[in-house]
Amino acid sequence: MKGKATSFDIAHYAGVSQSTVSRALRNSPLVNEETRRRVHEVAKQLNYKVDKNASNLRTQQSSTLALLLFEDPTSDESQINPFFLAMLGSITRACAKEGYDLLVSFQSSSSDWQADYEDSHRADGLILLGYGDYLDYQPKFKTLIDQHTKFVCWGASVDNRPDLTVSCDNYGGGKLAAEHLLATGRTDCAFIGDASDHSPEFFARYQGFKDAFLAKGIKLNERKMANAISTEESGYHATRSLIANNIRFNSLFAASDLIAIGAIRALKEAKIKVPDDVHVVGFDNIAVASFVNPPLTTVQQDTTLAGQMLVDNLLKLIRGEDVENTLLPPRLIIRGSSV
Amino acid sequence: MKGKATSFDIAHYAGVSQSTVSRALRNSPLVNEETRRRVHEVAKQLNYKVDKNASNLRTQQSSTLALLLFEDPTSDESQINPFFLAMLGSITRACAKEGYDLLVSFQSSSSDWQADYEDSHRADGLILLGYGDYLDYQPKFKTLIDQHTKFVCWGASVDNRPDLTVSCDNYGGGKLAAEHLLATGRTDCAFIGDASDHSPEFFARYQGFKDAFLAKGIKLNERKMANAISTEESGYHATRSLIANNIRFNSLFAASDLIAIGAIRALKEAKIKVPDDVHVVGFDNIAVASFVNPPLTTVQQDTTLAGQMLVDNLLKLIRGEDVENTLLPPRLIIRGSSV
DNA sequence: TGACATTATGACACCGGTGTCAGATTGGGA
DNA sequence: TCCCAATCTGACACCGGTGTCATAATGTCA
Repeated sequence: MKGKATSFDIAHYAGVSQSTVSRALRNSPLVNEETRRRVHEVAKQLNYKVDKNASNLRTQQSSTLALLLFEDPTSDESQINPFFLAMLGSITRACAKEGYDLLVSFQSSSSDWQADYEDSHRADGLILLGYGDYLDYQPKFKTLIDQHTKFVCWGASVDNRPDLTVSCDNYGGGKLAAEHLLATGRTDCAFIGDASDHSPEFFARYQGFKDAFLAKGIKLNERKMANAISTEESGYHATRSLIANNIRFNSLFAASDLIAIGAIRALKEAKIKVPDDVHVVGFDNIAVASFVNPPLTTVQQDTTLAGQMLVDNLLKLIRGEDVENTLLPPRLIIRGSSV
Repeated sequence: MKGKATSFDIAHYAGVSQSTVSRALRNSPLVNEETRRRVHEVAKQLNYKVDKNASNLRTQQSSTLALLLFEDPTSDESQINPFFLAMLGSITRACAKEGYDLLVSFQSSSSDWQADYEDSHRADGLILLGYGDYLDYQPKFKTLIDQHTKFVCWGASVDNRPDLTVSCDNYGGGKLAAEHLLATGRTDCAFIGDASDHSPEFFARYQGFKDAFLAKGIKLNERKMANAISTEESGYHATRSLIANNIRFNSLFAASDLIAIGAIRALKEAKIKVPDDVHVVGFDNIAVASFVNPPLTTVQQDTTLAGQMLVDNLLKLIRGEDVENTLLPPRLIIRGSSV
């Protein structure tokens, strides 16, 4: 036998027609139990596998989803945000569970999307994964929707955004962080992140945080805020600049764990003790969080559930079922950085 | 226009035959410059994308590679080894650079491989990625080779292994670690990992390490070794058991960074200071390594280059070119854990 | 002007499955 | 014995491209 076996080969050896082979292999009720067994038998012997290209071409679907990862444009090539990697893991698993394959692709710039996965019938739908700043992509979204492309996004569901999203309750998560710091009596709090609406997720976290303080009659000091994107470096520099400006605080809320880790480095460098002098709370609960010194208190996003929901919602969308934006509950993980 | 445009639609609007459209879009020199432009024009207007399924079916190739990630069976579902995630990132990028798509799949058990990606024409080749213990898979490898499946493996190239591998020079890396510890005068060394040949990569690291000590006339004490798989937990417990058995040492080489991080936790817990009392060296240089306290001295594997080489070699294999096993040079990164 | 090479195009089979339809076979009831 | 439904199977068109072959149109040179 040279080359790969086709359904005609099976048909030949099983003594039936090719049509019957096709039906038998997909366990159609139309085919006799006995023939079905024989066909399966032969198929196994010849190590036959259905040619997905032929099958997809005929059925016009691919049993494949595509994951587009939008990287923080400023982040280092080699360092991918661990939070997304965790998401990738859970998405992969969720896909496998549903019998779908997953195509992965990194999108480095907003200009050259490879979103033609769906157009070219490579994938039945898209999952878009990126931190915050989706705004640049709005026009692209319009195009996707105009073309009836099926896709779901991870991240804050901004008002008027026409797409389907799955996200963590960032606002509620910010509140959790605030309430924890309030409970430990550390009310003089700094915030490192991005409180502009440029980064909707960070913004929501900040809002929830701020509101929880307000509910206790405490107004956050605007001067005790510094902008950072989600990298260790950025968190380090932002915190350093606060310290350099002689700004004092006894607690710090970082919009992401990476930022928090950078902040802790800056604090240590300035001989400010964590948690004795400053309590630190992060967001995400990436794997590293429990290894840093001191272990980082953080707001966990359930990546396993998130991946599952992204896939589930996308599949519903593909099947034409009703789907709504999904908000996942965050959970506070208390560790050594806030005693 | 209902549904997606096909090449026949383009043909209709451009006033040429479908054959010509196909040629024009692939920039065949056979088609007149003027017609080529017109066809491209119409295609763009109709937002036409070649149907990959049809194209792949006809050409019998997919411009797609599949990445099979073999997880440490004992490791936690949600925590994927960060080293592999880094590899995944670089492999994805390397694929994109070569114009290939990447299918990602996690293999949880040795029994139910989804290696039929190639059989089913979903992928032109496979990349297998896993820590060490490939031995269980040997029979599967035979099958793959018998079927002429194109694949490359990451990891130690064991003798008599018939497959193509790309790996780090683990032996050389172990030597680097040893020489560093010798240079700092810490010759009473413990090893945490797996020095059996069950885990070929760890084994090679240990061999290199041991030989470097032997070269200085120092024989490692077998009692100062503990087995561990590549997780923080495992490293922690292995180290704890050494300490509990009252085994003393002034330096420690861990077969991976995760193990090293767990080891440091165990040491700290026993009030043993790193690096004052014990110097610690890890292996991999995962992203976390620089964040832990103290920052971890480690042997770096160049994941960017590794990903590129895996993809390059696989593509060569697919094109039928000559390829040889590739060994990548490791690099010592000195940080605070060994002063 | 005729012979022939060059260039550009269309017709058509083909990749390997899936879905539809028609036909063969069997069994049961009248 | 005849009719009809139920069950099973095969023939065939089709999905949307790609590659081959034939042919038309144009140009070149003797």
